Amino acid sequence: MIADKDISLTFMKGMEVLEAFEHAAHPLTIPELSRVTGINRSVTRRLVLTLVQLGYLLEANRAYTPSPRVLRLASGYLKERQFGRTVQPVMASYSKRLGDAISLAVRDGVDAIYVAYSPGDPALITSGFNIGSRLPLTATAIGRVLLAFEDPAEVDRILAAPSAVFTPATKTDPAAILKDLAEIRVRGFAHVTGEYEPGVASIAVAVTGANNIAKAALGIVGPAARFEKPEICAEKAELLAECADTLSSFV
Amino acid sequence: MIADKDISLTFMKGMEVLEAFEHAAHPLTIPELSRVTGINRSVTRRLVLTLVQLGYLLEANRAYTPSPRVLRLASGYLKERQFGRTVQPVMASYSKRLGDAISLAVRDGVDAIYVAYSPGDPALITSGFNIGSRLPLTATAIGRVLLAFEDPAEVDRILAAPSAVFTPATKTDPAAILKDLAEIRVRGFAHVTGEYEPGVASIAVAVTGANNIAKAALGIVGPAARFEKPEICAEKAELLAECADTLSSFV
DNA sequence: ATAGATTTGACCGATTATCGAACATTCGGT
DNA sequence: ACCGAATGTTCGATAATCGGTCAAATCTAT
Repeated sequence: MIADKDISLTFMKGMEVLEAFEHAAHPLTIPELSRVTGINRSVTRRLVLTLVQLGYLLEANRAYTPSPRVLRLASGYLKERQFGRTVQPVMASYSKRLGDAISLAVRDGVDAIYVAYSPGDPALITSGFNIGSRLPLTATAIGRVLLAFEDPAEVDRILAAPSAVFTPATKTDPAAILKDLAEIRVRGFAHVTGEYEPGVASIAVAVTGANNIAKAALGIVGPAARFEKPEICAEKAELLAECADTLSSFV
Repeated sequence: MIADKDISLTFMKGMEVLEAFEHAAHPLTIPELSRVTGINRSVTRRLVLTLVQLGYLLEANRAYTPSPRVLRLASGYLKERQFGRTVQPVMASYSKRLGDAISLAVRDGVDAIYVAYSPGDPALITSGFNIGSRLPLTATAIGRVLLAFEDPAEVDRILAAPSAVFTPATKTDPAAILKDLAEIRVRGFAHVTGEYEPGVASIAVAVTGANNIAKAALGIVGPAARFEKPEICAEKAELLAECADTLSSFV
């Protein structure tokens, strides 16, 4: 446990300010940031100016936007795991064979977070997710797979929290989800239809490590019609599993 | 100008600690971080524990690694610019037509920083660069293009700093580089061979915005032999330029 | 296995950076 | 041009931070 004494409050607030840009669709002003974060206006200003000075934020007309420098912070994670050199090529090869765009995600608290993406056929519409984008663990195939191969106690804790509802099809009953997780473990892949976005289906498999715990999940997304036939799903899942197997030594 | 009074020193130090992981190839201990950043050990410990508490760092055996949560910080930038929805599909389509992996980079101080990547033929070796990776502006085609379409005063400032030497072919004389920049403006694309890595060549074009200033650069990289024939280069550059033109309305 | 040297972890009083209320300024509407 | 509201900036009190110091753990050589 980390004691209160060992936490730097100023730094924490600063990170809160930087995090506020995660969901911002437009440049934010200091008063806006102050309201969003709940931090005093003067303090917010101080922190924002610090971020500008460091080059993480750009000022335009009293509003602030993240600069490309924020990507540096991500590169430490991506580089250590050797994503560019090892993971991307493998994913590219399989996305070509599948004809679908493949996404790689890991668990970050109660969310799945995208860590790599390999586009498939350029003619197909892309999902619009970026590296760093977050998805709910409960309502997507990628998330379900991460849950299915997670420590059961941890799963219970996650499912205990009230889950969001995105579409009429969204499963919310913990018992129903647990049943699905058991099925996923048997079948080897998750197949979720329309629980996050109506008409959109996804298939995912786990990239497992030691103890059969999911280190990551590999998934494809598309219009529900594409993944209707069970034999198509099984076939795609098998290729995904092969890809996951190759990745398991890296991720 | 930002006054000293408006800078939060604690926050600045905290970011320095987080930045230290950018080039780390392995988990870092608190004393290591303290040495790298030059920040007092006790203070470093405080800041590291804060980052652990916030979920940005993971502890294993007294050493710390960035967690996937750091990607969240990047997603604000990527999402605002709509990379997932608009930029990736365009790049994917052109990388398929070119048969080369395309990279998109923007300027961040004296570096070019990768913001998007679209793999080409999976059989080809990939460069190993990630989103957030940095390259020197002076020794790569992508960097030269960014310089060629940058404010001249800014270019002078950048070239005034002593530039690093990477290979025997690396150009360091500002005059020689300025001459190349002028050529790039006339020709419309940059072609740099072996100045960053021996035997590796790159071609790049600018994604220009208002005032003919580069907003970004689009480039391909490969073994020098691949880009020897001028007509091949011109052909590839033309396709890249077409891609850049499509992107110019987004980026 | 032991002792010494070195590295790493933790504490706590002095100091100084931070906080936020109060004041100044700018903006927008009439 | 005036007024009210929203935003930007200042500055002294205060509480959080800093870093010297000591304790614990780890490593090295015999």
